[in-house]
Amino acid sequence: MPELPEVETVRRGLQPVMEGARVLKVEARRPDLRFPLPENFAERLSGRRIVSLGRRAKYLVVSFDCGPLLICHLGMSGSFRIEAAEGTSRPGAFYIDRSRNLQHDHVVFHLASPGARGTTRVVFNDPRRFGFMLFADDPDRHPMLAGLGVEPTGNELGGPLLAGLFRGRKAPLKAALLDQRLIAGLGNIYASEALWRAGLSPRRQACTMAPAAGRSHQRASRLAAAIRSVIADAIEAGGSSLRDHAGADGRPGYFQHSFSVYDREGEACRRPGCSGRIRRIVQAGRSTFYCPACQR
DNA sequence: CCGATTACCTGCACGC
DNA sequence: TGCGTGCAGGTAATCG
Repeated sequence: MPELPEVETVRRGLQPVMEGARVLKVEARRPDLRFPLPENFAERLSGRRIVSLGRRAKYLVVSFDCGPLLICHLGMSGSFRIEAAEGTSRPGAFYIDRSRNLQHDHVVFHLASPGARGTTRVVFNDPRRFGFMLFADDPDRHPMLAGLGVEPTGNELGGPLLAGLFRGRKAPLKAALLDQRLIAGLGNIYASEALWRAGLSPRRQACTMAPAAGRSHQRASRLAAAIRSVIADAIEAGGSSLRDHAGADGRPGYFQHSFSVYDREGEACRRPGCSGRIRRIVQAGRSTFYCPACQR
């Protein structure tokens, strides 16, 4: 579920109840997620005021009026939902139904949110427990964040930069796109989608994005543009909803309806004029979907 | 350093 | 209905 667009959708949904809120209490209902929660996790958060809710790659970054930042990762199955204070009209559940299964509610933040009477609860639910939370004084120097590559949002990622990142890389393009040290935030779905948009085979070596001597960065530019556009479109649509992902208003994201290749094995390629069928292969242990006819 | 594989954990879809 | 199998959007550790 959560690649960069889904994490950004979650961030936007949580922002109105979290920014400016006072942390009244935190419940850690188990001592560990993927990693042990930090020492005295709940106590260290209580009483602090949340200043901002940001995002870096697939990480949520919570900053406070004092003390270290809180870094949250949703893993594969993590979700947040908001339980509104009585008598207020807060956004509904972030993730529908399944995260209502209280069994996997691992961390509960009790907040005094701006403009809300009573307590607003922000609940982290994660059945597979691949998610994690940690503290960082300086995120740029934290080992988990320091090595992250360029954000695919904004205008930074262009052809020359991408070609430089992929120079000398013999790994297949798909694997290179998943490497968070190069480009940070792409996951298995959007890597396949971006390659389809660019008309490039996931099996091609990443270093072939470099232009021949004296030539333009046409190929790399096309891939960079495809990455930026697929991420932007997915954020715009409120993320995808392969399982039960939902946006800030509690309704599912709709980008799944726009998948061109992901989870479409055997179906017709959607590129106008292409008569190929979508194929599924396994690269680095993970599914890749592509059209062998129009992706070279 | 690079690239590939495995582990982590639960839930679900599928075939028998 | 139940059981075994494989697969799932994540990262990190390990091994050539």
